[in-house]
Amino acid sequence: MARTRSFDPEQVLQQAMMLFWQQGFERLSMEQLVKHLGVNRYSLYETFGNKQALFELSLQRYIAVVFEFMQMPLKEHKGKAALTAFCQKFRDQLQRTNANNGCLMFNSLQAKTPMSDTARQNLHTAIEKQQTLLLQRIIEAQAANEFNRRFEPEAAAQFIAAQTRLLLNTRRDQGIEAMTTIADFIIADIEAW
Amino acid sequence: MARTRSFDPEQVLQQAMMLFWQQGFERLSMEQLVKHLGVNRYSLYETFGNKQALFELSLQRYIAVVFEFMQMPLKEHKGKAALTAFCQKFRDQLQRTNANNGCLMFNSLQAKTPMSDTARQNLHTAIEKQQTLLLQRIIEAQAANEFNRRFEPEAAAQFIAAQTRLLLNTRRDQGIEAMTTIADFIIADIEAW
DNA sequence: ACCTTATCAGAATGCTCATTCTGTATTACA
DNA sequence: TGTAATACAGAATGAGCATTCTGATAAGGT
Repeated sequence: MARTRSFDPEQVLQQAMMLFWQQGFERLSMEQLVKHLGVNRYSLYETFGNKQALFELSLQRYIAVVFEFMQMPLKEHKGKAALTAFCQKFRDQLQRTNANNGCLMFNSLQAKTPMSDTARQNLHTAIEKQQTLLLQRIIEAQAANEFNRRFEPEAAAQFIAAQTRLLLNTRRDQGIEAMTTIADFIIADIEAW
Repeated sequence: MARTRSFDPEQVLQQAMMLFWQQGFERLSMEQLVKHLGVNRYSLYETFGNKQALFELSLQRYIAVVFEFMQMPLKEHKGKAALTAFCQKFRDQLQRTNANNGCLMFNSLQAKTPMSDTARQNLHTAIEKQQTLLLQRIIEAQAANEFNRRFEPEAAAQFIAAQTRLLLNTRRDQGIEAMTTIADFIIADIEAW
C-alpha cells in the first residue's frame, strides 16, 4: 500500500537514549536529534510523539537495558558474594569509555527533567527494586556472618546504593583513578566485615 | 552630580547567588532575576555585565562564603579531630532548611554551565585547596596513629571529599534520614580507625 | 502502470529567552 | 534652583528552540 519506513524505531530509540544519556534532556535539541539519528524531523514526531515522549521512551529503555544489566550480580549471587560482585561490576564499568556520563536516571532526577507521572513512577519503582535487592543480600550476608551485624540493613543498603550513584555521577575529568580507588574502598570495607 | 543607586550591589549579589544555587544557571531566567532582586533589568546589566558574569560573581561569592565556611573545621583543628569535625559539620548542615540544593560548585560542573576560563580556574583551585587541607589532616592523623595507616593518604582524601559531595548532591526527597545515616557511617569509620 | 499512503526536506509558526534601546523620572552637586 | 548624569520601566530586537505545515518524492499492493 504505502512506502515503508526506512529506519528501525528500536535502533533509533537506542541511539536517542545514548544521546540523552550523553547530553541530558535540556542540552539535547531536536535539531541535534534529527541530525544524529538521520531520521526526518516529522517522522520522529510521527513515530514517537514529541521530545518529552521520546525522552521517556529512552529512559524506559535505559532502565530495562542499562540499569537492569548493572544489577545482575545482585540477582545471580547471594549474600556477600552478590555485594562484592555488584561493587566490582561498577568498578569495572568505570574503566569503559562510555561510562563518563553518569546515570541517565539520577541525572534526570537531579536536573528536574520534565516527566509524566507514570514515567516518574517507573523511575522510582526501579530504584526501589534495586534497594530491595540490596537489602535482601545484606540480610543474607548478615545471617551468614559475612557482614557487620551492627549496621541496620536498611541504612547499609542506602549507603551502598548512594555509593554507586556517586561512582556513576562523578565525572571522568575528576580523575578516573580516584573513582576506582573509592570503589576499592567500598569493596575492602565489605570484605573486611 | 547624578542620581544614586537605590540598591546595594553586595546584597543583590548575595540574593542572586541564592537564586543560582536554588535553580541553577539554565533554569534561572533574567525575568526571574529582575523580579526577585527588585532591580531594574538594565541596571543589572550596567552593574554586573550579563547573565554569565553575574553567575560567575555569584560563584565567586559562594566559594568565598559558603565553601570556605564549610571547611573551617579543617583549618581550626588538626588530625582526626579536624576530620570528624568536618564530617560532623556536613551532617549538621544537612538538617538545615536551605541545604537541599546541593553544592553550587559541583552542580555547575555537572550541568556544564558556561564559564570563563578564569572562573573555571578559580573553581578548581578552590577544590584543590580543600583536597590539600584534607590530605594534611589525614597525614597528621596517620602520624598520630588515629587513622588507618594502610590507606594511601591521597586516596583517603579523595574518598572523604567524594563523600561530602555525595551528601550535598543528594536531594532531600531521597530521604534526609538516609543522608545523615551515611554521614554517621563515615564518622563511625573514621572513629573506628 | 497506478493509486494509496508514508517518508522526506525545508520553510513557517509561535514561544521563551538574553540583551539592547527609548524616553522618562530622579537626585546630587554647582 | 538648575543641570548633568544616572536609574528606571517597559517596549523592541534577535537568536534558539519545539513543533507544525507544505509540497514533493518514493514504494508497496492491486
